[in-house]
Parts: sequence; structure tokens; C-alpha cells
Amino acid sequence: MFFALEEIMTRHTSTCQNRGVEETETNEIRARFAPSPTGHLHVGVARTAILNWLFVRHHKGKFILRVEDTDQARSSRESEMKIIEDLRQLGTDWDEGPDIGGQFGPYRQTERLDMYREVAETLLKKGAAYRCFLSQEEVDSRREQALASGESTILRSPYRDALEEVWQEKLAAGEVPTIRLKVPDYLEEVVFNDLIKGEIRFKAETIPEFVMLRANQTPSYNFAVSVDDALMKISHVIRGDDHLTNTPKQILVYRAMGVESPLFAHIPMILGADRSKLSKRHGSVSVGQFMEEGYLPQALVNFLSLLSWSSESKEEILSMDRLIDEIDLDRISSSAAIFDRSKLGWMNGQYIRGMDEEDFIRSALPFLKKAGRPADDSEITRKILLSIQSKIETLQQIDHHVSVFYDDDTTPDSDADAIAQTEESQRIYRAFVEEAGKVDLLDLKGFRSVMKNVQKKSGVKGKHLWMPIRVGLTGKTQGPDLPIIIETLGKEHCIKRVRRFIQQEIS
RNA sequence: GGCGCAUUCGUCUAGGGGUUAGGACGCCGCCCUCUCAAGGCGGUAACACGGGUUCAAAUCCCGUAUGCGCUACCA
Repeated sequence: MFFALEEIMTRHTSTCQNRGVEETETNEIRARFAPSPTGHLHVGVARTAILNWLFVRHHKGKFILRVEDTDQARSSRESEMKIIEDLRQLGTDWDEGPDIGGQFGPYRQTERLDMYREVAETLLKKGAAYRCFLSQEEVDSRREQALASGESTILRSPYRDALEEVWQEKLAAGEVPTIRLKVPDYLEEVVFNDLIKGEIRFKAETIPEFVMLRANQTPSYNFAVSVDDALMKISHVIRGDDHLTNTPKQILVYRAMGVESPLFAHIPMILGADRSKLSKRHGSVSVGQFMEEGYLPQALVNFLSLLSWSSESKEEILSMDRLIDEIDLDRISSSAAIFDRSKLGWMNGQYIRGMDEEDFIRSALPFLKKAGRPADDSEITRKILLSIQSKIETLQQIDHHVSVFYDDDTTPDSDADAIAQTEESQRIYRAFVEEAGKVDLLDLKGFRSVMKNVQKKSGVKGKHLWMPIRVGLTGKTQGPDLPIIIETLGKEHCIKRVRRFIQQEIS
């Protein structure tokens, strides 16, 4: 499970030098998703995962899941499990990962610590990195000074070109250095061609000589990422554009290792309604939360993939297969997108309405149960659910729309009450109670004949007859079709509900 | 402060030298209808600003403004 480092690096180096020849062999598309297990799966991060996954499946490559857990304080195994669960829920799968292993494992950074140390050591020997004995405090104060005097805040450590005696002495004295990357003296700029943003250039003096290995011997993010991507033979790095300025640092690590850089694609960020970074302040942000609120995985995936990407067909409701088929880095725009909840709602509604009966019932039942209603899959329950399928945007809204079937004593809306109080309505209600009392069974047929008689007695017809009845039966001016309500309520409940609106006659 | 990225209807976006600047969400109206939805039809609304280049600029170039990101021994 653990390759000799030199061997891996030589292999990489040689493939990159003999490109033409080895091309076919090393041409495999390999992309990765590398979350840090410090919480739930944020939709912005999920979007990155989805894009990577779609891209890989489109190109018939390999998708790698790697856990970046070097931040010991914030990482947890629970979080890792939750993230994996959410990824599965969204429909993504991976070919290599911490849970299933793979050729280039291990896939947790904390299990790769030896590799980072080895690479750091190698880079030290090659002169591509150096030991820095600056303390955290010294680094901070240098930065403050630079800021105050208006100079560049890019740190150039005094130990960068220190003589061997100097650092040997420090080492002997028991001081533990960090290992910093050396930006080569001859380097003028780092240029790369981002697959989405185009050509990006950084002047060498603006690239910090960042810490690769901390004093506690753990790798920093930029270092670990580069080492892992190189060793795992990642061909395409697709990630948020907040990493754009990290890229030159990482490119320098690849060069120091003598490894060819992967291709980069920096996708635009997802923002909240106020154009700031999408966070809890903007409402739900984790995939888990959206699932709990009754959003469908496929709708979320579809919606997320349409943020900054568009199908050439201009269609918007796209199945997983179509997304895989049509995904194209060239069609990803380069500006940030705002997370529009109302459009997500609409799209989720589209998916809900598009479900066949069985699918819908199966997905709806748990939410009915969660709402404390009898979730028994009986014929009547199915009818109730189906009657509101076109009214909801999320499964969670089932409870709200379904209450009319279960609650006899809801307090009427004010506009409903106003309708119930009219003299005409009162006439209708009295006639209804009287007529309904006469029939044995208030099923659909019974209801129709009762209403015919009510119409005759009250002299009211059309919507002036039906709306008061709706209000009398439900306490609301809107809701599911009346027939299904009658059918599920039955005679007793119908009479009971209407009766409570009848005022005592004063005379 | 430095560096980097971005800027087309309120939002997601198409279009990338010649278009009545297209679609979707939202919103408004109409139709359907016992109601609300759904569905159908229609309407509202945009090229940040200033300079160039060009016969012609939303589109190419340069500036400005604004927003965002990075600037840690966080990721």
C-alpha cells in the first residue's frame, strides 16, 4: 500500500519527459474531490463534487475521493461519514477512496503523513526548499511591519539562503524548523492556462515561499494537495476559484518534484442573495438539510449543475444521463452565481410533478409520517397524497397541504370566515346538513345528489354554491379538489365541519 | 495595502464584431376551473462607466468603479 517515494517520482518524471510515447498509457482522465471533514457537505462544495463527477463520467475516467483531514482540531470521522453519505445520496460514486481503497492510497491525508515528510526531505536535498527557523510571532510581526510601511507582505525568510552551519547549529540547539518552498531565483513568472478562466500569470515575486511542512511535521494544505495530486496521478483539478491564487504555489511544488502539473479548471463561486459567500446566514446550506426539507437529490444536482454552466440545448430539466452526456468545461461561465432558492423550489416542484405515482408515494410517505399523520400506504392515503402532488415544491410542504384532510377544527382564514357568514352561505349550510343527513353514505354519488338538492333549496348554483361549501368543509378558500375531500372525510366529518359554521337563528 | 478573478433583465443564463439582445426563475395579466395549484398564452425587465480599435462594439484592447477571493505553521 505504500510505494517507495523515489520510485513514484521517477515514474512520474519519466512519463512526463517521454510524453509522446507514453501518452496513451497515462492519458486516463483522473479527477478528484477532496473535502475536509469538518462539518456537513456544503452545497457549494457539493457542486464542485458534482462537476468533477460529471466530468469524469463523461470522459470515462476515474473519480477519486480524498479526505483532507490534516486540520486535526476540526476534522472528525463522523463528519467524513456524513459527507460520504450525502455524496452517495446525490448519486455520485467514486473509483478510489478511503472507504473502498485503490491503487494510490491511502486516501486520508493523516494516513499519508510519511509521504509528505519524505517529499519535503527530498525537496530539501534538491535545494528546492529550505528550513526556516522563524517563529510564528516573528512571521506575524514582519507582516505587520511590512503592512505599516507599505512594503510587500510577501515574506522572504532570512534563513532562505542560510549557510549549512547556521541551520545545523539551530538544529543542534533543538530548534524545530518549518520547511518552506523556495521560489527559484531565476523564475520570472508562473503562467498556466486555466480551462475556464484562460491564461493566468503570476509574477514570481508575488508568490509566497509558503510553509510546506509545519514544525509539528504535518503538511500545510498547498503542499499536501500538490503531493497527493501528483502521486495520485490526477489529470484535472476542478475546484472553486477561491483556489486560483493557490495554484502558482502548487505548480511550483510540482516543478520541484519534477512532475508535470495537472490541468486546472477553476469554477466560479456560489454566493448568497447578498453576494457574500453562501453561509448559514442565507438559510439552509448543507445537502443534508435540503434532503430533510424535502428536496429531491436529482433536483439539487440538476440545479447545482446549472449554476454557471448551461446546456447547449438551452433546456434546464436534465437527467443525470444528459448531464453526463452534455457537461463541458467550455460552457462553464467565469463569474460567480447567486444561489436562487426560488428557482430551486420551482425545479424541485418540476421533479415532484414528474414522478410517477409509485415514486411519489414512496418519497412522500416518510414526510407524511414525520408530520405525524398516518402513513399507511392505504388507498385513501395514496389518494390524499396524489391530490396534492401538483401543489407542493418540497416534500416537507406535504404536511401543510394535507392538514385539511385530517383536522376537523382548524381555525378558518379571515376571508374564508367572511364567506361563511353571508346569509346565502348560511342557507346553503343548513340545506347541506339537512340533505346530507338523509343519505346513508356520503360518497361521490351521494354527494352529487345532496348538492343537487342543496342547489334547489338554496337557489344558489355555480361557484356561489361551491365556494361556501369548500369553506364549510375546509375552513379555507383554497385546497384540493372537493370530490377527494368528500370521499376521504365521509358523512359524519362533513356534517360536523359544516355545522360549526351555522349560526343560531336569532328569531 | 499587494496579488488575482469577475461584471448581459431582480436572479440563473444564451449570444463573443452587424441580433427587434434569446431562454428560464420570479413578478404581473389572461385562459382553463368550485378554489388553490399545475398547465397554456402574453407582459415586465439587462449589455457597470469612460476611453480607444473598427465602416460597425454588448462582443476586441486599455483604464475607472464596484464585487468577490487569496494574502496563516486553516482548508
